[in-house]
Amino acid sequence: MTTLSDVAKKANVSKMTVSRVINHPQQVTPELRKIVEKAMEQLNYHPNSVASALAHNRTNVVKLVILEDIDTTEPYYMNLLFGIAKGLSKKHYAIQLATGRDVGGGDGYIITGGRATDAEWLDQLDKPFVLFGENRFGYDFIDTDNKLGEQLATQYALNKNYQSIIFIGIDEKEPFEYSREAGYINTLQKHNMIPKIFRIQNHSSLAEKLIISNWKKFAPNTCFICASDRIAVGVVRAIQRKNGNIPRDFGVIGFDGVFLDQVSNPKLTTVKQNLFKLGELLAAMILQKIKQDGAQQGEVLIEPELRKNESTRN
Amino acid sequence: MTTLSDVAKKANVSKMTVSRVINHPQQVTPELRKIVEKAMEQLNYHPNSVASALAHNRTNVVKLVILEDIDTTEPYYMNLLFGIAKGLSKKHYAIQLATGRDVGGGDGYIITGGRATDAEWLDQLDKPFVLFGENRFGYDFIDTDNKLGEQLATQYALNKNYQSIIFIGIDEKEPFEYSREAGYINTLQKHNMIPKIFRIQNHSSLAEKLIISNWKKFAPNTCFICASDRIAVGVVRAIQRKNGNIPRDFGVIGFDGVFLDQVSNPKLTTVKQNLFKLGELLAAMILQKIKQDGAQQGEVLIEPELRKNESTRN
DNA sequence: GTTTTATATGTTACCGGTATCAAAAAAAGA
DNA sequence: TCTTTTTTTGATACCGGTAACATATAAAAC
Repeated sequence: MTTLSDVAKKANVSKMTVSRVINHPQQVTPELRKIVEKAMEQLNYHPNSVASALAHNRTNVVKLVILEDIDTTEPYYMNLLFGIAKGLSKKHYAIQLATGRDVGGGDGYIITGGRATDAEWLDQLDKPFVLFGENRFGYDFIDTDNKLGEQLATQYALNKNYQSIIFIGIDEKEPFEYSREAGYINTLQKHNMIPKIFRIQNHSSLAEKLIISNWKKFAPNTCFICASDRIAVGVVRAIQRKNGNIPRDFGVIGFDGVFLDQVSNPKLTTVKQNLFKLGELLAAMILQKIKQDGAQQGEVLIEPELRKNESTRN
Repeated sequence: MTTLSDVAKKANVSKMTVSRVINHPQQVTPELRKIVEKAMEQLNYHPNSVASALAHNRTNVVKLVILEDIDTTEPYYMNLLFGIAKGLSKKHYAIQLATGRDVGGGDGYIITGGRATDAEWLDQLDKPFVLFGENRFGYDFIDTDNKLGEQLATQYALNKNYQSIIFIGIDEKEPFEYSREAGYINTLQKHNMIPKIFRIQNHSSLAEKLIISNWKKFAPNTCFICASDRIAVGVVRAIQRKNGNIPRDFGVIGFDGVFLDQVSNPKLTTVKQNLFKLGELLAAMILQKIKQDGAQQGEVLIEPELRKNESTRN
């Protein structure tokens, strides 16, 4: 491996000048810079990030802390993780995973699955962190625009002329759920329709049961806006068991667009979160925050995309 | 942060002695060792792995290289990844992900989704690597015991008195598939039954089509041994559409036991891979190989578990 | 009891960068 | 032209460990 010193020798300058060309180019005269850059090029120099990390008292590691139960959310995280990984490795950072609250090590944290009850734990963390997922405590976060997502879904159901539009939510008192419901409610009210919301835990079998046991309440020409693809899959199964026609008499729209929507039959119309991009942004945000010694980064909402498929008309 | 020097000072020894207590304890007399250990304890000393990495010309990073298309395998990897992450962080290693063949950086690679055609690429890698997944080229690997898995599945179907036992495989000429088929074939032949194998790409909708278009060939009292849960899900849907009774007249057994088996209805009987454990072992193996400067590590097969559920009798 | 050998600990230099300050060169002001 | 100020570059020490060699001490051999 070629080192700073090798480059310095080749360019007839000191190590510091080379280091400056890399990290503070404006502090070096253009002529010297050229020479040094050529030397780097010729020697195919790549900085040793470990040495740099040591000098900066860093680890070059970001911890991904997953607070919620992983079994219930598995496929969801892959794309997020890939995005994070990509974003981090651009800056020569690597990931460590933590599933519990026992963190330590690493230069900062990306935290997912945080609930309102985690606030006090978050407050006592001594490293910078950013959250994946809305929160109302002022912590920096990035999330899908949940409200917009369900607005798109609800509006689409209206456009497709479903008469009755029902929301099947996740039974959790968390911002993401409130936002999704708000998107649904707002859109209906804009059309002077009355919202109708059911809430269950996020399992397909519970959704299936719910729909079946309330089947008589659902006349044909109904569209179900579901707060997750899991729920949507359950709803689809229930409708099929009751011999309802999808998408003619019943529409189903999911939320997430991760894996399940494709495995389902009919394939789900769903609000697709761009989790890869979210991951990249999370990585960028935590790196920025580390560099800026913990400075506030704010909140970012990413537009989801309504992915039209076989579980709605047309 | 307390450093080696702090501990050394407190214990009235040199840095090297402290370093030895940590890395080569047998080179230090028990009395001194005690003193140093007490000092470390009192100062709550934790070695700085970055400094160590620099001294060893290491990065303390292992790359996870995923060669296959991630979209088709998503949920599958989460547990593997968690296992790997856990195994690595025990030794203060972190992960970087790579999805293509353009690797570089890191002390070694864990490679998944490798196919026979990747052999030449693997041969030109200049860092130690281990594979997740059987191969016949002599590369170190860890995998589920695929053959045993389908032996268990087939035997279970026999025990449940299904008369006809059919294998729906994945249409790939790869060792994992051959092993799964071998497990099925062996078990049937032991009972003087004739194997019957279909092969398709690993998609639920293709499985569904396959079963439906061959429906008349399948008399009641048939069990389908599927090479993946994806396929199993498609088979289940097909049977349901044909109004076949699961599990009374038709049994379905999947393979993987990751996520899909639980989301399905009925929940799938499946051969569950212990991917978390596989991941931990992969981590341990690559770390060992790095430490031993690339020495051969051999092959490891992990016993899967037949998870009995609603898609088979009883 | 002296020499040889083995064992235990310390000294030094180095891994590959970076911050800090000092020195030199260039630009500005008198 | 000679200071004074500003900009550019270099020398040094340090980040926190470790390997290799040197030295001191204890055990073994003669």
